[in-house]
Formats: sequence, C-alpha cells, structure tokens
Amino acid sequence: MIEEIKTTARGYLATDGANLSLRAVARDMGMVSSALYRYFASRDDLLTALIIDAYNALGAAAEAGDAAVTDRADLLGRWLAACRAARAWALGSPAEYALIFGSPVPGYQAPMDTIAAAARTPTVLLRVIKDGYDSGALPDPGGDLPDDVRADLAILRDRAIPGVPETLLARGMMCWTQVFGALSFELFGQLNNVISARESYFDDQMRRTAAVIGLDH
Amino acid sequence: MIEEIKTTARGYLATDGANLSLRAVARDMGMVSSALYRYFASRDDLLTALIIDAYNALGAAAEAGDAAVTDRADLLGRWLAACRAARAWALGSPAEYALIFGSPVPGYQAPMDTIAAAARTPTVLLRVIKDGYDSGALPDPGGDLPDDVRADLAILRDRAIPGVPETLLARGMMCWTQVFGALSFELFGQLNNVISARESYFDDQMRRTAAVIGLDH
DNA sequence: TGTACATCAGTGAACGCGCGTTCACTGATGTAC
DNA sequence: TGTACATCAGTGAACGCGCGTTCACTGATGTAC
Repeated sequence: MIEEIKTTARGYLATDGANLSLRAVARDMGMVSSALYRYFASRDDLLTALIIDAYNALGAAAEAGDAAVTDRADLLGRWLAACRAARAWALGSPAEYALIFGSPVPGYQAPMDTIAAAARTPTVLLRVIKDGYDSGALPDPGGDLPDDVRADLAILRDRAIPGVPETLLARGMMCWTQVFGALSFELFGQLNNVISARESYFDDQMRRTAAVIGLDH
Repeated sequence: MIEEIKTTARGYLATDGANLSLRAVARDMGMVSSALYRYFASRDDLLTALIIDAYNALGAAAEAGDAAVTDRADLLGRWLAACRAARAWALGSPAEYALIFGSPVPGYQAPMDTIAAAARTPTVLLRVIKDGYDSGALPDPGGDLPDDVRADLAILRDRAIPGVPETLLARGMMCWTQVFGALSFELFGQLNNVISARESYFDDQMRRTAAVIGLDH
C-alpha cells in the first residue's frame, strides 16, 4: 500500500515537480484524500520517503555500475561505469533527480534520515579512489590545502573512506562535484541549444575528470 | 512600476521558490491582483522577466569581477575573481540562483530571449581562456575529442569565442560545469554536514579547476 | 479660458478551480471464547 | 459451530484557505480645439 502510494506520487513528481498534491495522488488511487493519512503523517513525510528512495535508487545504480566491472584494478573502467550508471538513472528518473539535487523545496526541511542515503553515490566514487590509493596506482598528489578545508575533509574521510589522505580526497570531491554538475547541466536544460551529442559529451567530460585525479594512469 | 513589481516578486521567490503567486505580489503592493495584468500578460511572463534579470545580474557580477583585475595577463587572478564574484552574487540571491540553475519550473517553457542573457557568465570564463590562448600562455592541449562533440563545440566556439581550438574549449566547458556544480552543491544544501569552511573550500576547488586547464602556469 | 474627448491605471466581482488537514463515522475482517 | 468483540482501512463532510485570469467599470489625468 505504502509502495503504491509512493509509485503514484512519483508519477506526479514528473509533471508537477515538488508541488506534489496529496489529493491528486488519492484521486488517482480511487481513494479519498484523508485515507492517505493512515500511511503518511503529512505531505512532508511522503516527500521525505520519496527523497530517501531516490537517493537509494541512484546509489544502488552507481554501486551496480561499479560492481559490474570484473577487473577491479581497472580504475578508469570502474569510474566510467559508475558515472554512466548514475547518468542512466538520472535520465530515467529526471523528476526524482530534481527532487534530490535541484532547488530546495520551499518550506521543506530534510530530516537527518536522508544523510546516509545521500552518501551512497559519492561513496562509490570515493571507493574507486581508495582502491587506487591502496594498490599504489593512485599516489598521494600532495600539495597545499587550507587548514580549515583539511579539517573538514579529515572528518569526512574518517566517516566515509578511512585511510585516504586529505589531498586526494579534495580531488575526489572535485570529481563528485563535476559528475553532479554535468548531470544537472544536462537535466536542468543548460545544455539545450549548446550540446546535442549528450552521451559523447558526458563520457568525454568524465574521462577528463578521471584524468585530473590520475585514474587513467 | 514594472521594476517595483519585479522587486516585490523577487521577495516572494525567496520564500516560495518558483511557486510565485501574483495575488501575493499584488497584495504586497496594495493593489488588486488583476492590476498586474496591465504590466505582465501572465504569471509566466513575469517569471521570464525575473529569469532574464537573474542571468543578467549574475553575468554582470562575473564581468565586473573579471574587469576589476588590472593585470589582464594574470589569468589565474581573473579566473578566481570571476568565480568569487559569481559566488558572491549567488549567496546574496539564492532564490534567483535557484530559479535559473535549479530544477525546471513545472509547466514553464523558457523562451528564446533567455539564451543571450544565459551566455554572459560562461562567456566571461571562456574569455579568460581565449586571452590566454591568444597570448600563448595557454597552449592548445591537443588530445582526442569525439567527432560529434567536436562539431557541437565548433558551433559554440564560432558563436561565443571564435579562434579557440575545440580541445581547449572542451576543457573550458569542464571548468564552467565545475563552477556551476560547486555553487549548486553549496546553495542546494549538499555540503551541509560535510563542509563547513565554505569559502576556503570554494576557493581551493576553483584553484584546482584552474590548474586543470593550465591557468596557473 | 473653457469645454469635449481620449487615454489608461487601477477596481471589484466573478468563474472555476485547487489545496492540506481534522474528525466522527461505517463496515468489513479477523480473533477469542 | 456460533457469538461477541476489537481492529483498522477507508469514507465524507467540513474548515479555512489559496490560486490565475477575465471583464465591464470608474475616475483621474492629459490633450486638442
């Protein structure tokens, strides 16, 4: 039942964005709107459930993409596979992508529950980096890092991928920003009238990004 | 009058996002909602005006940031100044940033008029690159590029910054994606509970991005 | 200097909708004795 | 095997709101003769 409500709601996300209407969902299911309150305490609760599902779906897609590469030492292959899987999910579920990575929903405050789910996708990308570091394929790039940034990254490192130097993690975060930027550009229409070879372009950009961190060596 | 309506509407953007209500704007101005129709044909028309204004304001900020660097040969300095100016504008006008770079507004179709305004900011960044190429400070990096991407970039090049090789432009677009990704991450809340040293982090990331293209040489 | 007319910003009522949430309730199903 | 009771999914009416857009209109201001 809860699943059915969420599925119907996802359909409305596609047309109405986050202006999701409980009454419309109920109508679609042949119910009266108040009946939904047996399953979700409020509209925000339903939104939260959808957000967590979306983070998990994207994370699962990225994990599966990475896992499908049998040669675990092929870092570039794993990186590209994860990126492509993320893109495929985003293109297939643009409204859910917008829900998690687009403009904040007015008046909605994300609860803490979303954090773990939100971390899944970047974790996949960071794990590729960690594997490279552990095997020696991806050495510590060294270089400067402001103290306050180093401190933030140290906390993130200890929580997400212990054992990686902050300088490498800084580059990893850059890559994650790049993936997110490329997907959002494409999905939010900024490439319209500019780039038509979307898939090639994405692939090329992701290869370049991988090169930045040294994944192609 | 038109200016006053837009200003009031911008105030509502901040709280309601793109669910901007004409009636609320009119109420605020002590008018009746139908009076607004003397100035804007519809709610979408008002939104379009706000979108174009936002693109122009961001573009103007980036241009001013770049222009303030007196040593025109200091490419890294110009790059950082433009990036910081863009960030300052975005932090000062988060709702307008979200309007142009966030999730597409459901049911809203952007008219062609927005294109020129939208190009201003990336043009600033690309111009830094072009100046570097022209002066020899930034050589053609060479390398492969898929044919279809090359074709897209050639069209963009001829429209935006004639005289720059596609391979360099591909890197320039990567940088623009990175700037947008970093700003959206920060503004849309993805850095919450992860990075607290926002300004240092942004600066560091922009320096790294500049290094990718060779702006620091 | 005075009158007739046009312009046009803003009004107010109406149309036809939508929404989230609460609350007392019905009526079918399952459980315990 | 049959009765009494509890559970609980879903109902329907109501509260108190909101919205965009149209349309005939008022009434002040400015212009032309």
